[in-house]
Amino acid sequence: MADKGNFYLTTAIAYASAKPHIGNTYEIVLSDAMCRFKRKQGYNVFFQTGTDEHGQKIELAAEKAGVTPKEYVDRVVKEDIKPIWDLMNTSYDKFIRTTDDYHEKQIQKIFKKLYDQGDIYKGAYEGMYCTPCESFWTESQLVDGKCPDCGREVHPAKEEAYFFKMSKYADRLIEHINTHPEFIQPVSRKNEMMNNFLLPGLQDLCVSRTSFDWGIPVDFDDKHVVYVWLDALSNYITGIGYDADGDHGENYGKFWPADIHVIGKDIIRFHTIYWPIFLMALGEPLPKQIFGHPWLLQGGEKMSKSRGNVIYADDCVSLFGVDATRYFLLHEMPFDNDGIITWELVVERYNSDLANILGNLLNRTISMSNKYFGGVVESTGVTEAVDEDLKSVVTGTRASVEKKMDANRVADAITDVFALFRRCNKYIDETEPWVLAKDETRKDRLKEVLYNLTESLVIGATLLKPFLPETGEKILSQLNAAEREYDDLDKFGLYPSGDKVTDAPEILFARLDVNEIMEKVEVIRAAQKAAYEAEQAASGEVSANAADKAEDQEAAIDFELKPEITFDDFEKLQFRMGEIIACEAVPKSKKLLCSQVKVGSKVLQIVSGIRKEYTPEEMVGKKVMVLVNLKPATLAGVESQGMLLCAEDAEGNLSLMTSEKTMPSGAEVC
RNA sequence: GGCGAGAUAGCUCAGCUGGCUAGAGCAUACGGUUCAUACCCGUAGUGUCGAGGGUUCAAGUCCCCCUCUCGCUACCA
Repeated sequence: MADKGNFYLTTAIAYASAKPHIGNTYEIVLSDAMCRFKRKQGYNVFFQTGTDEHGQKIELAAEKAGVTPKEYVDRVVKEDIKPIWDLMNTSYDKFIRTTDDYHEKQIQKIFKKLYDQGDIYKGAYEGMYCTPCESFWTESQLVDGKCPDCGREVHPAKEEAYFFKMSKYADRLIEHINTHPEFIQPVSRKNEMMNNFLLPGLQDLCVSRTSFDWGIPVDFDDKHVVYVWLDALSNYITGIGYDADGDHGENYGKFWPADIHVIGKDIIRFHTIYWPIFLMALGEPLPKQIFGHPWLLQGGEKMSKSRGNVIYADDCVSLFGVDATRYFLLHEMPFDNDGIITWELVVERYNSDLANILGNLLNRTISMSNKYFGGVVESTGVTEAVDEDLKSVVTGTRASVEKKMDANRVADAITDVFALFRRCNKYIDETEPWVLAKDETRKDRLKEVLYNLTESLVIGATLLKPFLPETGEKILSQLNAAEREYDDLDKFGLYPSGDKVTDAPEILFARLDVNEIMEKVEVIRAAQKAAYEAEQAASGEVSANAADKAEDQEAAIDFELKPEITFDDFEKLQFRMGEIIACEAVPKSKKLLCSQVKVGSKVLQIVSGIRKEYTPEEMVGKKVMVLVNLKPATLAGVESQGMLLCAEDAEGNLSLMTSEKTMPSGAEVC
């Protein structure tokens, strides 16, 4: 087999704060199929995955759990992440953790190097910090004096921070993207990056933090820790032996630049803008391709632990097995749109594709060989015209699969493999072996038919292996055949004539009953819900009516005090209870609702950005807390004469403030 | 509001640079078959190819406009 050269693939590193659900698991399985296929083709593959383990969220979660951050991430990696990756039978070569010492050391050196060459500079801030976003902003970045990311208040923070001069490299990056159309995949994402970030002008990026400790310290200024993206993205080079002084490990020379970074579509921006610019600054070549895959969504409703409907890979595996789970993930995910997963859908795919088309095909083929010839498979050369089409489909599958894989269309590739199996089923129908069996003079023809089927299955199983490793192996084993070399997959007739298939064929995938599965699912859901409630109770945060939202607040929200105000200052603010008597959506906006609020005898028109949480119908009748003496402003062309007060969590979810006991409209809030 | 993508059979979608009676999978109905995990194979379908204009000998495929959906982004007192 010809050596086709080196191939380096990375997944995004998983944030080590919780157990990954099935959607997170998709990425590693997708990457695994790609890598296994490349290896089969003859590439020298290096497949890297790992975990991102720093940051304030983990620091807080660890505190809540009463352990150190390192103990916390050690546990998550050991108990929640690696077991899932291994359970899914993924063949990664390297699992990097951002707490690994070589990584931390290199991050410090990288930071220093970029600082020394002037790409990173120290800035000081006296008022532009957004706590929820953990972000500093320059004056020019603020929108109406608020955080451009979340729209919330920024406030004075007398902290210094380091910044990266993004703008210095922007032109080079634009040039690179324009001259390398394959760089950002799918291409629809390219325009979004260009139009929204690159062409309007890149802002400098803050690359250090002083507000928390759980990170890699800046070694020449230890108040600071390196901010997440410089730390996390660099794993792609530190994991293969990059050294900021140029004393690289062997793998670095072999595998960098990476052939592909497989990531979720939500972090495309960081991988196609910041990461390439960091690399330019380091003087290293850019990765060849960034592939932002879509999401796998739970059908209909949002995944929520409190509802017990989060689908985890291990539950899926316990119900269907590893390969069935892999099959579903790989097959059901389109190239450019989000995919949907429901238990019913998984069962349907399982029965129709795995049990019926594939499993039954193998079983009927082996059964016939046993029944008619004691398991011996022989080629007799008694061919007929129908054989030609079978052979051309079977020997042509490698090329079509390769073409799909080259375009990262894994779902289409696996569909092509199944087209081969479908063709085999059709061939059985065309040749009617059971009819041949009744005619003693046609025994040789029957042998040839079964030989053709067996040979087709060997080729099919070999092509299936990168996607479903165990199943491919099982098929080959039942056929008593060796895995076919990649270069031979377009040749027909290599199965040694006279070899014997197993006399005890095993069912690959037993058909499932939807109702039985759904009963088991109910048990899983109940357990998940119970575990969730127990966890909530244990952490003393149980809140019966807020169960749905509570999980989003995994930790209490940290904040910093604003400058002290006097009672006189407070007196200036006039809060009252108001009753919403009418409400409608603001036409020109996606997030705004316009409410008529009765406060005493007055009616104020107030515009609020809470359409995500409340429908106009829900709003009517609510008695809420209103700031009534705010200077009127026009929003999206509609005048707003006050402000409805809400509580807001770290994700920006809002909840209106209401009074604990019923109070009349106009009641003072003081 | 800005930029972009899309609207095709009940469902999920394919249809490249315009060309014969518009396709695949699943689901449905009917038929065939019995080697096999009641499987597999075949046939049938309905589709105003989102609405309306236009270019052309010819448009799902190009142009204009409208409606709706989605993504990114901005605004969100």
